Amino acid sequence: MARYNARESEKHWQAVWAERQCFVTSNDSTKPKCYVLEMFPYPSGRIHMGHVRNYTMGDVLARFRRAQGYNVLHPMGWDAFGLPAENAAREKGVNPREWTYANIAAMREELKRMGLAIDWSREFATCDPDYYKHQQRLFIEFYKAGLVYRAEANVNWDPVDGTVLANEQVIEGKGWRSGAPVERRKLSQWFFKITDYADDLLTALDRLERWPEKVRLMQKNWIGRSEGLRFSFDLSDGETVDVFSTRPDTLFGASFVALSPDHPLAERLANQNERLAAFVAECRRVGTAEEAIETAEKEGYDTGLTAAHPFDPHRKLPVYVANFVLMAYGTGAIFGCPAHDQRDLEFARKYDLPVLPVVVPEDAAAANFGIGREAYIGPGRLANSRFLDGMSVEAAKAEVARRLEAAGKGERAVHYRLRDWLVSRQRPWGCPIPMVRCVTCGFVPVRESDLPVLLPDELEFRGAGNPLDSHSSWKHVDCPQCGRPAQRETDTCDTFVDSAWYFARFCDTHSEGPVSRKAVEYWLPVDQYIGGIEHAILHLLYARFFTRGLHRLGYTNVDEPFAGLFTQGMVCHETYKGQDGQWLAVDEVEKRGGKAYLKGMDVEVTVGRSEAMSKSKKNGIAPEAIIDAYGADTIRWFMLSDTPPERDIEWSNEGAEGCWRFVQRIHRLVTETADLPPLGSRLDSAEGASLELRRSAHRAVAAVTEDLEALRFNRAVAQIYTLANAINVADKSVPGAVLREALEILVLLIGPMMPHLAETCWHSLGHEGLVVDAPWPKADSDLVRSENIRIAVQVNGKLRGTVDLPRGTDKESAEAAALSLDTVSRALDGKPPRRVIVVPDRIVNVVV
RNA sequence: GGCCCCGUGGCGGAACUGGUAGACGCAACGGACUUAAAAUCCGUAGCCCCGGAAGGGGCGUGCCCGUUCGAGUCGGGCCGGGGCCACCA
Repeated sequence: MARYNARESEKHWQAVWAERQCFVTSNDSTKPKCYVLEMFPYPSGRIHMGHVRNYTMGDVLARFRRAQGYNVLHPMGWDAFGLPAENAAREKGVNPREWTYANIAAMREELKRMGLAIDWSREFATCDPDYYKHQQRLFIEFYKAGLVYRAEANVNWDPVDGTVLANEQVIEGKGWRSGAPVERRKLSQWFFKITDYADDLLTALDRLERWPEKVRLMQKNWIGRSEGLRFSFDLSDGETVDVFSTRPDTLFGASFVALSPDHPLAERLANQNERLAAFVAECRRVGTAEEAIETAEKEGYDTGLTAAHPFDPHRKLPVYVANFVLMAYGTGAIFGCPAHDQRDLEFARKYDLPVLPVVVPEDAAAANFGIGREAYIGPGRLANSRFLDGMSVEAAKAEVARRLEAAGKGERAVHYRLRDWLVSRQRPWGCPIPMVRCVTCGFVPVRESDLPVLLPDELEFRGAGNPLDSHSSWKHVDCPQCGRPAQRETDTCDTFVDSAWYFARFCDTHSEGPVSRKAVEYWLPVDQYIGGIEHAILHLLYARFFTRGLHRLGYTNVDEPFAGLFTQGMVCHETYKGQDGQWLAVDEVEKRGGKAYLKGMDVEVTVGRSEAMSKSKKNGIAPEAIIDAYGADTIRWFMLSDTPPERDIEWSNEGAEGCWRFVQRIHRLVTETADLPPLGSRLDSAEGASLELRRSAHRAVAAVTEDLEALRFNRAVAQIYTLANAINVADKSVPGAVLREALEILVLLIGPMMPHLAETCWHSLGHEGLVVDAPWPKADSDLVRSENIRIAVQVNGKLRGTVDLPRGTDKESAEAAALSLDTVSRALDGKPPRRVIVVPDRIVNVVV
């Protein structure tokens, strides 16, 4: 019999599925719905192993749900705006649009070769005018609803990518794409008012039960809620300054007030004081880079002003401008209580300010409780604090708040770390922000009838700056309000805006409006979203915000876009470095006798640790090459095998070979089994080997179903191997009908994972229809539960043997059976058992 | 610095709410088939000790302690690895 020809088979079945439109999904169905979505790719031009893993998992789930009788939506699109297209344009002189669409065409073919059960009729790219015109409309609607505003702010400027970035896109002080240290610039930019939903985005996390705990925690920390008191100090110059504190209980321990260098008062003072101006400039220069923060010493500049203590106006606190106070958090000003805050302590030690403990641990006497190098932040009783003395921290917080509120000097407040989402990008390959700047009218939205604001066909990438800005005609338009000459906004949207609502567009890609209310009511939320953990905050937070915005505008009835989230691990491989310290590609290296050498040479190569496949480390394996060699089913099976899906997986050629052998083995098992009875033959009551085979098959159905429901693909794979091992074609005692049942179950179970092989085998078993149309098999519960159970017998907790007993054997009989074992009596050594623990159907433990 | 996660054979990993640790796969080894190789099939395999063998015994889930008839699983303390955030008042 011929070996399985994956290339031909896969091509054939892909054509059959396409021709019969198997995966085109209707929005009108009586079946229960299931929306399965994987994070859509950036069209770089090539799929990589990460895509293969991600899309395989989603595809298995989509096919599995489909077989279970769901109406499944499983679409695909392209996150197509972004800098790589601009870089290609600059380097190769191509048009970014043409480059992008060519990449999409190439990647679509590669994805199709994977045999994904995708409804390609819903495909779109975010750079399609038909998509971004809706986004422009949404931008204007968000603007009118008060969810978009323009403001001047200190923003993160990425000097390499030549654009500003949102807070979420600055990782360790560096731009998320370029890795360049970001600079601070004061610019006027567009913001989405995500902070409107700070509280809701936080509290709703608790209800996202099918999200990984880790992601919820990361979002929680990012939103960063803190409760405290905002109150004001009267200054010696007659002004006041607002501060925020989560520890108002420590107010009597205050020894200074500190302003952020960016605080308006600090800036005003700096205007009249050169040395202060120099200090402020120095603080800004050092910036927020990680190393800078770690090593930066607390520095301050004494403004000469003093602040009156709110409860003791005679007590005057010096007012500093300090480098460690952030304008972006709270009010940009603090009171310093060195005894109970480490930063304040360091600052106080440096400038020789008083350190007065006001919270004393329960077990220490107030008189001899001192502060050394460590601030005390634990619980205790208030001391040195007049009317607060003796109170707990919590009671003192409440009392301070009560008194300051009563005096009209302050109020309880909640602050968030989360900042509004800065979406302006000074880049040409993005969705144009549909606003016009008019000298008389200010910023005015583009009229709806003038949408979309299309990008110009040609863009000049010479020189610095945004080509949309330097374009000869593009930005010149008349003001939509007064008709006088005006200028377009030349900034485009952050590409994370594009991906913040694409899942809603998939529900109905022909909708006249941005999204169809009816379609999203049917499909949203996404039942299972799958993607990388790297979007734990960025994309997933933006999408949650955007969905709330859509809800406010009446487009949806849900707040949460993704009911279930799964974050898959990365695909890793060893790294190699040559003697010059440069990275070497995997195909430049060969292994001989446990060592790595340059291919065909005697030059040894350094083997580095296994890391996520990446271009820069050259440790990637091209999926194309693997599909060429073994076919899509093999690479899919590899991605599902062995490693739990949330963990990083190590690519290995041996593993891939093993998968390929299994593909062949299944094919042999099915096609080389002669004289099976016809379809639908009756199964007579089985016993012996054939009963065991029936049991194995039905147990596999039960186990694989359970594992796929829980996305435990690696366990499902192991169950399938176990079933394949149990099928012994040569055993003539097993009737053909039993063998047929086992083989059919095997084929149906591999269906979602190795769909092409399954179709070939299904056909070979005599079926006219397709596996994709066959219902998921049902396990016979009588066959899943066995009559006899092997029970462990222990003496003093140590295993001494096993007994096979009928299910449900009573304690007495189980005990008797256990005690009759030779190994048990030997272990007892003539001593009578003191106690016998019997857990029915589980274990017998004899205690002496 | 704060918060969180993870330590099981040579490797990836399995073990339901405490109940036979190592399923399944990879790699390895022995054998069969073959002129040979590939492919395939059968078999072995946590570690150590006793025995010619059949077999028997001990130790084992990072380390220590505890709870329990019984701990990979629960609690406490260490050690090691990883992640996220990071001067957040």
